[in-house]
Amino acid sequence: MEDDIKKAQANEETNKSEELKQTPKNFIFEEIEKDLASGRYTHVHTRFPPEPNGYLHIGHAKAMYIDFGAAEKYNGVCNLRFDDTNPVKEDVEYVESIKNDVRWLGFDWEDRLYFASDYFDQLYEYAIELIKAGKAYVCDLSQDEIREYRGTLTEPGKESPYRNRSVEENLDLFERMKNGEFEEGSRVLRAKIDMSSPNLNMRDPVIYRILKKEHHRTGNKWCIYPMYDFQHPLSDAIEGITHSLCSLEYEDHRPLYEWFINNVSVPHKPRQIEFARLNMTYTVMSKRKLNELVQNKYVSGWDDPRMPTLSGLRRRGYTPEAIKDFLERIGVAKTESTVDIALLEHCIREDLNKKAPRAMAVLRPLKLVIDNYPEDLTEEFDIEINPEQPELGTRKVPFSRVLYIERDDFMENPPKKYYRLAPGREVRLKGAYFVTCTGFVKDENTGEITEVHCTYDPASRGGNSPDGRNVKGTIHWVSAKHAFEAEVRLYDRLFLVPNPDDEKENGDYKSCLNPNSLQVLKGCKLEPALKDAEPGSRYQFLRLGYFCVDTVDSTKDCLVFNRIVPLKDTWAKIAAKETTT
RNA sequence: UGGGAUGUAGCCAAGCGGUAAGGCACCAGACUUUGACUCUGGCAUUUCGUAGGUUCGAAUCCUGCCAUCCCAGCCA
Repeated sequence: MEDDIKKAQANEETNKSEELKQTPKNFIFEEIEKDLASGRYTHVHTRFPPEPNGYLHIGHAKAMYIDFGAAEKYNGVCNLRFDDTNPVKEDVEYVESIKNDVRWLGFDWEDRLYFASDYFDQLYEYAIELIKAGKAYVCDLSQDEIREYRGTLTEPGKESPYRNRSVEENLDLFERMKNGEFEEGSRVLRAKIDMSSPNLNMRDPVIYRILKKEHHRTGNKWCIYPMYDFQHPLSDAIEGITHSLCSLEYEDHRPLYEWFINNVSVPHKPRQIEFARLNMTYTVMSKRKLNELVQNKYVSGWDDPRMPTLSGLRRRGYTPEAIKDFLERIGVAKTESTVDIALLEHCIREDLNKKAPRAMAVLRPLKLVIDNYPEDLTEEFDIEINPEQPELGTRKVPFSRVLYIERDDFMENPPKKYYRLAPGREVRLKGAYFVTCTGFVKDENTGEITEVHCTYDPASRGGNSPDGRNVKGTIHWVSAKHAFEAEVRLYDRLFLVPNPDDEKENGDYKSCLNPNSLQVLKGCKLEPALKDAEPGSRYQFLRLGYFCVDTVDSTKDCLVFNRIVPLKDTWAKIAAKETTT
């Protein structure tokens, strides 16, 4: 017996390690393995380096998945480091939201929370080292002049007249820059590399600028701040990062990254590897555009459930598990790609199908009266909480003479293949009875159907008929006198076109916004069991989709549900086909 | 007319000289007390951007061409 358990455990462990080996390989993991095999590195240490100047989106989640994932796969660790070298854009507010989002996704930086600003003293020393080596100089050219001197894509740049200042003068000037003796923009420190390099990044890049701004962490201690290209490789070196993983646009910066690593006496030499960032259909991912949507109130905020931000997806009801599954599936490569948002939707459906308790909710209510059902009778039916998890058992759902059903579930003149309720048709009320439509009431003025009448078959109690006859349609319902009302927000894709970023094809991305990306439904009728739903909890509303109690606007008295994603709808496809053909 | 990178199905993506994995989407069917889920089958063999070359053999190696993306912030 004990042996069996041990065997099973051993099996489980070998399965786990095999699983680990089998986790999808990508080119980054291959490079890491080569580095480990060659002895270039003996371990793996990565970092996730957001700038605290905005909210994280699902593209950042991909980066985290790669950074933290690589560390985990090779038994290493991953730091969370804020790249906070530009005080004019950054703020503590973002630091907190970012930490929260990283944690929510389940990534753990343990005690390794760092800030590039922690290294300002060391970085300053490194700059002095470069000056002393004759590899950096203070340049008095104006911003415009620097641009002119840089040359163009096809013409080499020319050297700054200040390029050959003496080490002593540079040291003096740089110190005085630090001491605040000069105006913002009047001087910069530049690396002395190669003004004729075909790579613009190597044409004496600026590495320090004067910014007389208070920094959210260092206050007014500094009035010069290092540039990304200088700070990043050196911060990586200071932290002992082995693999500095970043997106493709930094590919051109790699020679510069390596130049700093090789020209400064760093304690360690990290390696930069680039991968393609994530794009998705029917949304935008740039911070600038996302920010514009928020500022101009196209959405309610960074956490609007239509936003691709992590806070938006969280509020919408997405689970970290679904997001990680999505990231696992999209892979890691260097080809610029735009992933179909249908894949993300598939992932959340798959996750929630297993987890979400079922409930009945009628979004657009239509009264259904069972004429042969006793006036005052109330029955309670036991209906499964989740057929995917039978062990969870059932819930009680009250039933009475007057019900609400979905308006879509009745048609006066049904088309072919419609097998819901219609005059003379019989359907099953989920978990209750078979009912046959005997008539309906229509408002002559508006043409609106206000009420449907039917009779029920008492023998079909629970939804089975003893004579073995079957019905094709099963519809959901709620008991009118037991139901309670709630608000339901139907979210759809934010944009009408798959590629709102494509200006050539679609013009300004804002012109592609989907005017129906949010539909607010009030007076929806929900089964009583939902009354106690907690904010953030998720349900499958039978035949409709997955819904999540809103964490911001929902109150005990007026529950608000967000639609996370609708169920797949074969009928909608058939119906659409019928009308177009 | 500079440099860096990338082209495998509608969308991702394996493939690493031995004869095109997988997922999503889509189509057809089975099952179904959710038109969901699940299951079965289909979906690149004048084919791997394209034209040549090397090889017994090429998506994989070589050469040319084409297309797309990134780079001229004192942003990251």
